[in-house]
Amino acid sequence: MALGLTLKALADPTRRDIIKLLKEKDMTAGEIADCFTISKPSISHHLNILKQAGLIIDERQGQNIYYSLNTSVMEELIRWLMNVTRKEGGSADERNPD
Amino acid sequence: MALGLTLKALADPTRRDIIKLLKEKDMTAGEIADCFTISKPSISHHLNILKQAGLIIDERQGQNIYYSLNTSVMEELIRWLMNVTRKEGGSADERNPD
DNA sequence: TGGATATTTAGATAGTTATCTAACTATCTA
DNA sequence: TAGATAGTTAGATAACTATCTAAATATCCA
Repeated sequence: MALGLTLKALADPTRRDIIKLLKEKDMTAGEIADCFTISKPSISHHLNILKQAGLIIDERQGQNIYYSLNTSVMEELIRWLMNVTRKEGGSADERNPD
Repeated sequence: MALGLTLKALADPTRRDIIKLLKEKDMTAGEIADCFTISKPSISHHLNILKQAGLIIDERQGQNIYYSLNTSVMEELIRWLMNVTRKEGGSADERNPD
């Protein structure tokens, strides 16, 4: 999964707020939209970007589409950050995973 | 330090490449620019964004300006990500640091 | 002081993105 | 099947961003 997509997705404050909501519980697109003042289509746009980045998963249940967090992509980002942050001295395997 | 600035700064591939270079060793603006095909002013622009985000530190030494990594901001981002990633069950202190 | 080197700042431009309204698609239910 | 509800897609626009060239600033050295 491309790191750039993940970071771009997380760079927007509305999308980070959506992620914070989904950390608490899965929600439908409409429930998510109700938490914001911007329009439903704008929220749909943000959900799509989060989905493309692999940060969330969607699943239709009847009329509703439920969104939930997919933390594995964030874990990947954490690994990248830890690698950049880490001081010298690791094994060859630990270096340059990117 | 604002999470948004950090994430926006990291969302650009050129800036991530600069960070990877600086992980290896401190470099001058010119040395950094020599590693890319884009113009020096563009690199200067990227360095400024990284600096504003607190991801790098600059220090003039004579004619040169040396840039170095500041990992503390990245550690802050790691903490945010780990919090979002973490499943329920932590102490009240661990929840919602944002 | 004047020229050379290193870097940034200014101003312009092309491409990207967040937002909106209007229209469309999908699903349920009576 | 028709109407209602949930959500997305289309198209337009304003704001933002990455890039460039040209000009300005800062420092060193002869």
